[in-house]
Amino acid sequence: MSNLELPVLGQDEAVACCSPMVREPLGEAAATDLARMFKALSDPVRLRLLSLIASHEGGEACVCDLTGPFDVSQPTISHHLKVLREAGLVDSERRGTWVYYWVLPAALARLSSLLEAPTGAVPGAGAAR
Amino acid sequence: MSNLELPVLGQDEAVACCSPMVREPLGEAAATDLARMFKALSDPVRLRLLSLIASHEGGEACVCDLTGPFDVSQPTISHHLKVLREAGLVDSERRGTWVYYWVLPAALARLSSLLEAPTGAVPGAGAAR
DNA sequence: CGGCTGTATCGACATCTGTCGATACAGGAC
DNA sequence: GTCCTGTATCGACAGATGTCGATACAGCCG
Repeated sequence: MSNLELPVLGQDEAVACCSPMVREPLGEAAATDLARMFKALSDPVRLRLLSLIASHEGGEACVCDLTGPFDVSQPTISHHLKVLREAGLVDSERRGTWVYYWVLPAALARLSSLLEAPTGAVPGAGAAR
Repeated sequence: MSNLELPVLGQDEAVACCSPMVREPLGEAAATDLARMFKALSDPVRLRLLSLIASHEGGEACVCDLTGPFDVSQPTISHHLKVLREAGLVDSERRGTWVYYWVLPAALARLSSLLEAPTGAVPGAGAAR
């Protein structure tokens, strides 16, 4: 599975935090790890769940606040929340009857900085070709 | 492609460019549109392809530069490139024998800013509860 | 205690996704 | 023109994913 030599990029740092993927090629391990997070974001319901949680009063939301706005069943919401949690994007805690979820900002920040485009170096649009 | 018609949902601007999803809930249409982009990023091969293209000399890469580093077949690479293109993350052009791909920085920037976390407002750990 | 409500898990199902080999298409070389 | 190389499309397949209803678990209330 390991391809040829990729001297660049020890995947550790790319995984770690902040080198944009537009600067140097992602390694296999880093790509696998990041793909798992992006996959968690690749569903409209999960995207809206995450947004609802993050923008909720106090930065956290009870599951009871999350089932209302969607057309899908309660087990489906629960499943999506589990996917988000296992991707490391949110965490949760039971408090008495209710379970609360909140976003882990570091995870979002990691993905955000990874996607940062080089401000000036526009390729196809500009000089290229 | 751009966005489809927005039936309901308040935030056209969320689709447009830059309001982080942690500030206000995403609408259905915005979430569907964004999920399509994140889905394109949810595969390790595509993530590495995108990274390879973006970090390549001149900001663009020939397909012939992209088939080498992977263990998958050429049709599979072609398929992944198509997915990235249809998600609006890259564009391509044929120049004689070869086909070149480059990243569309605006698309990455849109996703990046969407994921930006509010730097200070940490939820579960802080004042909540 | 028993009953009630909120949440998670289970099992099943249809659909989507990644992959391949075979093949078609585009363009340069001869 | 014919051949060759680079890329895309096609058809098929196994496995993953989103969804549901049924059910189990957790904790409050009376």
